Formats: sequence, C-alpha cells, structure tokens
Amino acid sequence: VPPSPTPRAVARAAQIATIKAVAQRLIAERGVAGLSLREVAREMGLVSSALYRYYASRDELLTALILDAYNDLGAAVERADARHAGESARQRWRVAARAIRTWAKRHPHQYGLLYGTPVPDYQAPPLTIEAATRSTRVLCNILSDDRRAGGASVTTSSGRDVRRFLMVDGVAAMLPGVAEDDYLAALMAWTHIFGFVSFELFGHYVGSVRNATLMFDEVTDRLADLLDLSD
Amino acid sequence: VPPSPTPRAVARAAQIATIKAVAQRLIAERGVAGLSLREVAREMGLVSSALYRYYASRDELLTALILDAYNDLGAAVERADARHAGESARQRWRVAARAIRTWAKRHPHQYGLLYGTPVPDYQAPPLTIEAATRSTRVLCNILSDDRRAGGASVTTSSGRDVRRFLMVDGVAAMLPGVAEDDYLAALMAWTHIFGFVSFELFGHYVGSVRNATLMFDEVTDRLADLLDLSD
DNA sequence: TGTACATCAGTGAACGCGCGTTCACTGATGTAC
DNA sequence: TGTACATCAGTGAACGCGCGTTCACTGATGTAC
Repeated sequence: VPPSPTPRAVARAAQIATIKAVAQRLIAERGVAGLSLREVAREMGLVSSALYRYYASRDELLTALILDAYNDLGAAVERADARHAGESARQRWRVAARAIRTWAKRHPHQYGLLYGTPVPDYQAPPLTIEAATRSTRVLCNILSDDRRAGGASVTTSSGRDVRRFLMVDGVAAMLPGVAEDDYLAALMAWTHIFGFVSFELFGHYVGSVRNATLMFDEVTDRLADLLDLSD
Repeated sequence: VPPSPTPRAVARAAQIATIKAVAQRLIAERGVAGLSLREVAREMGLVSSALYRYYASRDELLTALILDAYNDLGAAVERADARHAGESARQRWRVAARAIRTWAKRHPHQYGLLYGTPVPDYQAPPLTIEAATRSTRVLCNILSDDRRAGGASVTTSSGRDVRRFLMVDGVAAMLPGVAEDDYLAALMAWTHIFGFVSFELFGHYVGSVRNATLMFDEVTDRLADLLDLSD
C-alpha cells in the first residue's frame, strides 16, 4: 500500500509548484536579476519570510529553477524523439534539433538561464550537471543508434588524434558504437545547434537572416551530412 | 592648426576613461548586475551625483561599455589579421578565429556582455550595431578576398535557394565576390566560432573537452574546409 | 591685458525605493500511545 | 477514540544594506569684449 500523502504534504508540494511558477514568470519578465523572493511572496499573498519554509535562500530557489529548466528541455527533446522512434537517423536528428530550438523559443529566458551568461559566483550542484546532459544525450543516442545499425561508417578520418583535446572516456560513454574519429564532428554538431539558437535568440542574426526556421532546417541538414547520418 | 584641447576637455576625457575602466572592472568582478554608479563614484573618490556630469543614466554608461567592448574586440581581430596580410586565406582564417577566442578569454565578462544573455529591456543604439559587425567583417573579408583571388570556386551548391531564409542584399554587401551558394556556409562558420567560444566560456565543455585550445584549432580547420579556403 | 559673465565639475543632502535574511511568535496539522 | 506533544506554515517586525536619480549649491575654468 502506498502511503497516501498527508494533506500537509500535498499543500507543501502545491506551494513549491506555485513558488517556482511565479519565479519563472518573474525571470521571463525581468531577467534573472529581477527575481526577488519578496516579489514572489507578494504575488502569492504571503509574507516574505514565509518562503524560507521552502527554500533556504534565493540561490537555492534559483538552483531549483535551473534544474527544472534543464529537465524540462530534456523531457521535451526526449518526447519528440520518442514520437519518431524507428525512423531514419536523419529524420530523428531533424526532429530533435527542432525540439531544442522550439523549446528555446518558447522559454527564451529559461534558455538564457541555461545557455547564456553564467550567473556570477553561482556553482552548479552535481544534480544540475546531470540534468544538463539530458537533451544532449538524445542527440548522442541518435548518432549511436545509427552507427550501430549501419555498420559504423567512419566519416572523415583526418588521421588526427582526437585524444589530444577530448576526454575520450567521458565522450565514449555517451557515444557507444561511434568511432573515435567521429567524436569531433559530434561535438561540433551539438555546439552548432546551441550556437545557432543562442545567436538567434540573443539577436545576432538581425540583419542577415530573414527566416530562421527555414535556415535552421537547412543548417540541421548540413550537420547531418557532417555526421554522415543515414537517410 | 588643430585647436589644442582645453585643460578642462583633457580632464573630462580622463574622467570618462576612468569611469569606464572602473565600471569594466566591476562588471568583471560581479557581473553586469553588479555595476552600480554609486560604487563607481565611491572608487573614484567622487560623490555619486557627480557621475551625472558624464552619463545621464546607468543605461547610458552600459551602452558606452558595450560599444567599447565591440570596438575593442573588432580592433583586436583587425590587428591580428593585418599582421598576416598577404598570407593564405586558410592562415588568415586561423589567425582571425584565434584572435576572437583569445580576446574572449582575456575579457570573459565583456564577451558575456556582447554574446551572452541580453540585458532585459536594453535596446542597442545603431552605433552599437555597427560596431558589432567589426569582428565579423574581418571574417567576411578573408572569404571575400579568397574568392576574388582564386576564381570564385563554389563549394557545395546544394541547389537550394538561399534567398528563402537569408537577407541576401545585406549579406552580399559584406561578401563581395562570394557566390550566393556559399552564404550559408559562411554564416555557419561565424556562428560556429562564437558558439564554440560561448560554450567554452560558459562552461558547457566541462567533462568532454580536455584542451579547448587544440580543439578550437581543429574546429577552425574543419570550418575552413567547409568554406573551401585556399591553402 | 583685464574684466564680466557663462559654463561646467563636483558637493551634500534628500527622496523613495527594494532587497535578503533573522527571529520570536501563533495556530493549525500530524503522530504516538 | 482521545489525549499530549512535536512538527510545521505562516506572521510581523526588524536589521542593515544598497540603489538610481534630483536638486540647489559652490568654486573653479573658459570665453567674449
């Protein structure tokens, strides 16, 4: 028998959810610097000190928000990929990349929280670091699955030793079945996707890009070429 | 005869320089949010209201800092490229890319100011926008020069119409002599360089990259391939 | 070269505001016997 | 099922702080005649 949660526990969970929702809205409206515990409390009709029942400090709340954002993004990408399970690697790649960009455009300030300027003096706890890899892991799986299915075709083996600059052990764990020679291309592909999204969101394509959605698809395809994903 | 600057004008210029230097240091130490006029004044031994002789508001000072940062970066890249004038396009490309990364690593907080999360409600004045293109213009010139010298080799003409998603007129002005088919590769190359630097600076390569300097050179070379730069 | 007036840098006090965090407290909810 | 005690959510006041910006002012520097 699962112990039915006490009313107090239910209320507590609801309060935490509300706190985070209000905090996220504040960040969306005024940026990270605009997040204040007093304001959150005010909007909830509480006295500011009441929030300390839930978070020991502003930083702790911020950490929770960052963690949630990473997980939210990760879940969105996972869901998108799951919807296209069994399709070609190229198709899955397109879909996953789009999911990242779509989430970012829907939650621009949360995206900024994750991939923009780091908050000064803020140190991400290990739990956050793990959540951070969730979206990337989907991209890794797509490449991995394709290599294992397609007979591990090696792309441009430049003959250069990737071990000089990559932590191959860590990368290998994320990319089983992928040849070491492809690690660089993989990292470049992830970098490019997030680089594109950041450039778009932060306004650096103003004046040169007319339709970012179309361009993103085009870019995504070229990255798929680079990764030699099968069609 | 150039009108010799009055002592007052000299003093004024010096004060402005000091204000900016102190402000930059504060940003470097505590992030943008940590920039306060009162603190700047305090460090200069002035009363806070004195600063209003120089900047009408905190925002105006911030704008000046952003403008300076863009120009500082642009000048650094231009100087680096000038030092290698006449060398191969590939070599110039490597040098320019390195100059961008080096500047970013030397001035991480200023880089964040330019390419990180945008300051909420901050609107860049036109002068800033122009300064912002300075570093990119160097990259553009390298490609342009190479195409004009080498007989305009077209890379992968994918047959797709770049006009659907790019503002070709604007891009063309920056890339004389470059075929429209190459515009996408060019934009991808700029994006990648800044994407890499942001990822590195903002901590997203922790755990996968061992030596970012070596990797950056490798990445830069692959981008040069993509652009078909001559050796 | 000397005087009269305008400009400008910097002062000091004040306005009005918001913030994170602590602490002793009340009253309701939960738990153990 | 009822009572006694412990836990917990929320209160209200306070501490100590910093911020951007305005305003009337003094005294030095610059300019015009």
